[in-house]
Amino acid sequence: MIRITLPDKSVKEFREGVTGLDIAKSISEGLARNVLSVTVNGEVIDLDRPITRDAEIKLNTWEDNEGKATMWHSSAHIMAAAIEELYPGTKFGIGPDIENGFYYDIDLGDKSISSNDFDKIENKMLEIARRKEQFERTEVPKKEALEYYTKKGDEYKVDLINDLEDGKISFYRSGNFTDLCRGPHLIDTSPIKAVKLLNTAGAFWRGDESKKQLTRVYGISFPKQKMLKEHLEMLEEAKKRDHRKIGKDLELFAFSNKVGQGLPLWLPKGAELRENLEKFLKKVQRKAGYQPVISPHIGNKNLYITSGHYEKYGEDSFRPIQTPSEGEEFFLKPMNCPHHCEIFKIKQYSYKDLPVRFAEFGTVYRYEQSGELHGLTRVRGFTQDDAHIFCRPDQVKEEFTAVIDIVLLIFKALDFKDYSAQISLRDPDKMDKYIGTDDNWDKAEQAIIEATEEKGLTADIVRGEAAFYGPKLDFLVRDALGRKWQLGTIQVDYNLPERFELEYTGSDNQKHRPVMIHRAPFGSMERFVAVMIEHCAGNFPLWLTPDQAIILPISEKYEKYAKKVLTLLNNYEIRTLIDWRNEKTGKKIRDAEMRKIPFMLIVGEKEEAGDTVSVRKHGEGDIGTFTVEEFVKMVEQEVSKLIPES
RNA sequence: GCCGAUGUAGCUCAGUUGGUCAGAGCAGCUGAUUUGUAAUCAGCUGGCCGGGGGUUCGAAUCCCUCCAUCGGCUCCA
Repeated sequence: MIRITLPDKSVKEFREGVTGLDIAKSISEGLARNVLSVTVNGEVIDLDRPITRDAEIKLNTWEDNEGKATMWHSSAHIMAAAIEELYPGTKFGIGPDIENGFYYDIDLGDKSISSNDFDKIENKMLEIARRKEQFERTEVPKKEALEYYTKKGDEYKVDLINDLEDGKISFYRSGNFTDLCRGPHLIDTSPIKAVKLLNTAGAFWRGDESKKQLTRVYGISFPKQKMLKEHLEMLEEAKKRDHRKIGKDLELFAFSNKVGQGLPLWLPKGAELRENLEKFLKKVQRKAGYQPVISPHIGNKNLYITSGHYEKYGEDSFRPIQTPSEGEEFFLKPMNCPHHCEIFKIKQYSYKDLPVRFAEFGTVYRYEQSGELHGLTRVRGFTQDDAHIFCRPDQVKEEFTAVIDIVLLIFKALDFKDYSAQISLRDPDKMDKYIGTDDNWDKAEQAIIEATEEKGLTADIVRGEAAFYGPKLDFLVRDALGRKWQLGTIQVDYNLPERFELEYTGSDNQKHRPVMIHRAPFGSMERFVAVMIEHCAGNFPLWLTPDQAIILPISEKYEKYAKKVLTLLNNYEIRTLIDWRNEKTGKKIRDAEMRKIPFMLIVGEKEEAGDTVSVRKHGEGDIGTFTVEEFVKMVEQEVSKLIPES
């Protein structure tokens, strides 16, 4: 007998070789019907695989991520099976489950698949699901596995098997379809009741641009038809929050082909919003001891040769600008740091002067690949809320933690709760990618890890994601469609001070090298605003929103009074406008609601007589009549409540 | 950059297999109305159907090619 510990810590005894399904049956018929896979000592396995030792287990249903993953992984196999039936000769790459569904990378030879073919494939998949085909696991020696796929002519699978250790190669077969696969899978195909293919995309084999591009087909599946419907509705809802749509509706920003792709145009409302954010951060930074600096939009090529950016990105940048007579070359500024290094070099610093913190909303230009451009989140011209801290080595950790504080303050002020932090370190396998000495890298990586730990911040450590000149701590936030974007970033840099030969005089009267910290709490204004829009669906906090109030006169008779109210509110710096149109009040309210303006002030005969305004709050409705002074106080109170102490 | 899709008035979209197919709603303009908490009525102006080639008696519709957008891949100082 073996002892099985369930998640509630209860222990049951079973005969050796019991399966997950047996255990589920012993608990309840319902569970046995719904269970999809079983986690045994942390490893997810098939329900029909025997358990031979004492174990902690968890039975995974649709409610568990592991259960969903199992169903989606099996769905990927079914999709491959369907494609193999419909498009004989297709070669298969990899087909994993992902966060929301699954995909399979396939090579169709000279054929292609588009969304028009989805119906056909979906129907075939459902047909296979209904056949209730068993997933059968077999383990074979490496040699045999290689022979199978070599004979089949599937070079991708051969490639995969070559990287696997002998003795650990398993296959799964369902119906006529056999696939190299680690598993686990469903018992059979029948739990899959609804499938939907979502899109296709090109995907380079093994993520390598130099290798062949396969067709990736994305899909999702569910145990109930209703769930699919709900999922699709959810996707529709998410699309409504898309910053590109809201940005257009609310006239925040736009793009023009005549200006150029990836070059955002900030419209008056968007510029107001952005300026409010900038004002907020400037205030925070002033308190934190930052000094504003301003540098030009272009810089001499030599500047970037010194910084190392030229070597790394010179060929992938916008072409240099040349002076007409001398032919001297200038680049559009892709980074602010070299400029700030030169600012640091203007004067001599004592160890007592450090840290020195230079801040600039610096607009930079980078040639991003055309396929990468995306609304405001990925553009070719953007403004970083950049700053560089030059400090002594013994100040690094303290400065780093102070920056973390600023980032967290901003997230709090904007009610960003759902963010994650990531520490990016060198890739130990590609050390030649980086500039700078190993010793400096080690020190920098250590400083980041320690500062993060001391702030009690949980951060994933990812190797290989560091910038070429130093490691970093990034803050990531998801957009409406679940895509992750990097916002704030803090980077320790021992390299640029070397390259620019930055110095300060120590207490020993010797020259010492400062350490640089690059930091941008918003990251870029463009991306930050994009993510903000999606977070609040365009309903910005009162202190940020471009228009805080709109006056709606009942008719043209009250124009004079409306103007009087406007003047009063403007004096109190409440951003207010008037809807002058000759429309009915209902229409004006509807339009103001759709423009997401927080307060609508209705003025008519009653209000004029009593020097009041009738206040309607966006999304809530009529909240009563107030004197203008009372309204001002209410707004001021709400604004001060929303901006945290900095 | 690569794979696939899309591109019709300022916006959102109709336009059957190429033959009055250049349309609708909203917005805008003009007029009437003087309006009380999510759309007042009427009239009018908007488009070389993304650009350029081609096939055809005839192209928004078919083909080629650029450009842009969308979904991914790769990249992201």
